[in-house]
Amino acid sequence: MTDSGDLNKNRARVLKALAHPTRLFLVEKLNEGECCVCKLVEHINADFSTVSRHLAVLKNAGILEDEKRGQLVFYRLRCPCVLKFIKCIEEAVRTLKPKRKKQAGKVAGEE
Amino acid sequence: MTDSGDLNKNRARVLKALAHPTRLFLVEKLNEGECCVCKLVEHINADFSTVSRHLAVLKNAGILEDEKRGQLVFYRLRCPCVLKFIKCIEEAVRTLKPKRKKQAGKVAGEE
DNA sequence: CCGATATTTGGTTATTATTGAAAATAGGAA
DNA sequence: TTCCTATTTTCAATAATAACCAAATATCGG
Repeated sequence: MTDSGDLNKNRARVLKALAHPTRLFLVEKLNEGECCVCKLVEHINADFSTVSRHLAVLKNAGILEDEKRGQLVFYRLRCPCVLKFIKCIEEAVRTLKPKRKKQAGKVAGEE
Repeated sequence: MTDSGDLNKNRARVLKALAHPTRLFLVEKLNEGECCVCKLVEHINADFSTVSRHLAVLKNAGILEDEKRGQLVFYRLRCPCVLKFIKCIEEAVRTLKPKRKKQAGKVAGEE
């Protein structure tokens, strides 16, 4: 990359944070409004700690922010643009029906 | 995830394919028009094989398609929506300035 | 202070990603 | 055919992710 290196690094950072089914689910859920971790966990078939870590990833990417009130920690989207962003993904996914010979799911180094 | 599991898996698949600086660079470049691998390699500080693999990842995700003409292989975007998609990322990145690890306190209007 | 609840963190393990070098493949040229 | 040239694939090593469980932390209520 001769130019726009940092730019793409930043882009990639945000994309990477979102590139997980559970994290997308969390973002979707939080788009409805802030929510505490225990409530989120109810909807996800995974360990409490796992959910907590996913939330941390999104927070570190700048997508979420958290606030502790009492014993609960509430997470919320830091900006509504993320939703628009997801909509874009949606369109892309719809349009990019991979014409696959075998599989289109692997990202690298497949068998 | 009780619902929308597959949907988010598909979303995540596309996001994951894009979540790499080099691959974003390739998508950007190809938005200007189709290009053969050797030309792309010139702009990227990486091994030929590395670039080829990144292109394969994007192709498997349905984002690119390729066509061999002579000894050259040309890659191109499969749909223009990807560019719009990148624009969305751009907006998100601009808005979501990631917080630092340590955030002593919130200063109003901190930018 | 003590116990209960909510959340994060550390340890461990398994899986997946990334890369350069080298080997394999494919098509054009000599 | 044999040699190039462009590209892909394999190999081997390393790094990064993701998941679970258990332990640590923090806060509330008594």
